[in-house]
Amino acid sequence: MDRFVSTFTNKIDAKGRVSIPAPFRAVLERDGYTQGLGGPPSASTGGGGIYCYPSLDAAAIDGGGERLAQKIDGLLRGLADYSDERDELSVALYGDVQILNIDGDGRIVLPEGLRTHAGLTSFVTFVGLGDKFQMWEPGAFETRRKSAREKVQEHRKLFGSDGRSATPSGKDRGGGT
Amino acid sequence: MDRFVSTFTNKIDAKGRVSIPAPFRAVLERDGYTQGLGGPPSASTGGGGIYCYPSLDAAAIDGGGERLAQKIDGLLRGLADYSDERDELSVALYGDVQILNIDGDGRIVLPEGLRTHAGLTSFVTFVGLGDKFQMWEPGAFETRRKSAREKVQEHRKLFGSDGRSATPSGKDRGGGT
DNA sequence: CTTATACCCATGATAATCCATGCTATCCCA
DNA sequence: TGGGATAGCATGGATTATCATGGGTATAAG
Repeated sequence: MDRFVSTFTNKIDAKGRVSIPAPFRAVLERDGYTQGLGGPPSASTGGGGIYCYPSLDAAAIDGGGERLAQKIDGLLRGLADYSDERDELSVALYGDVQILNIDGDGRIVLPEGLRTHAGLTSFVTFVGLGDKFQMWEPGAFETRRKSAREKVQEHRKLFGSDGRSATPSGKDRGGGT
Repeated sequence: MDRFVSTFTNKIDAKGRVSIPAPFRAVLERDGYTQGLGGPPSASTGGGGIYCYPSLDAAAIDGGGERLAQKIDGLLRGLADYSDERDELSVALYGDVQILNIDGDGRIVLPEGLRTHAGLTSFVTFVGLGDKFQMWEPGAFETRRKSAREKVQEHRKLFGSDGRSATPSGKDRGGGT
């Protein structure tokens, strides 16, 4: 397993620290993360921290490891032709990127700027999105999750891969922790 | 035999554990599952657990192995990287997924969120659906099964009855509800 | 000198691992 | 063919390891 999956909600302590969910840390380590975590000091791959930046379209923080960084690079390369847009994106992405390192106990400290962008106060919900993960204010995320589920219902017909339609039910509760 | 078939009902113990029907476990192992179960540690395919998420249109839990995970990947492939749309769909597809690992005795622990979505209390009915399987509250599944049978009856009338029995061949252990 | 940041250790809660038991269906041998 | 042995499976309980969280201390920065 090498992708970020599932959701977890952790607490921000008095010093602004938050534990990164252990499964996410495992993914980051496979992605080349070495600093902190008591791991071997062979920081050969240059995995020197996790990349975080304010989400462009949502009140959340995007985070990820080396793979995420390379994807951003690739995305900007693809926009080489439209240099205006590229510059803007560069600023929007790189300009606000923060490299956070994980301490020996698997925690990070969220800088003020990121925290206000996501409206974080005392709890953070980590949401796995495959290549990256997002950090949400728990209440805001619950709203987002609901709309996401509705979106999927719509697209489900288009995807059409899961042809089974079982008993409709009014129940709808998330599976996150 | 490499698909999930038949139905089984098992008990949830005081700690929220439930045995996965042995035939399903066999399917999962062929699907690349390696963790737990004392299986060979050759986690080459990355089979790190079974993937579970709240069923989109039913009060049930969907579950499966690597094949199911790749199916989810397939849904997202084709959507532009870092588009808002992709993020939103990812929330529902990845964010709601829970990776449960099977212990040495073939059991999983159902997290609170999933359990409430399916209305599970003390028993779970495992229903094979080919590529994946579903986990139902036994009573709810019985209702659904009945309606499915009626549908089949109608179809048989339309098609003109042939000799084949269309009723699901299910075993049922333990008392329902 | 003061403040903020990184590092270290302690602790309670939770989840994973291990061991034991009873049941059922199967196989083997008389 | 029948009866006893046997292996597989679901279940219960106990023990051990992981993880999230809190606080203290050293180190660096301003």
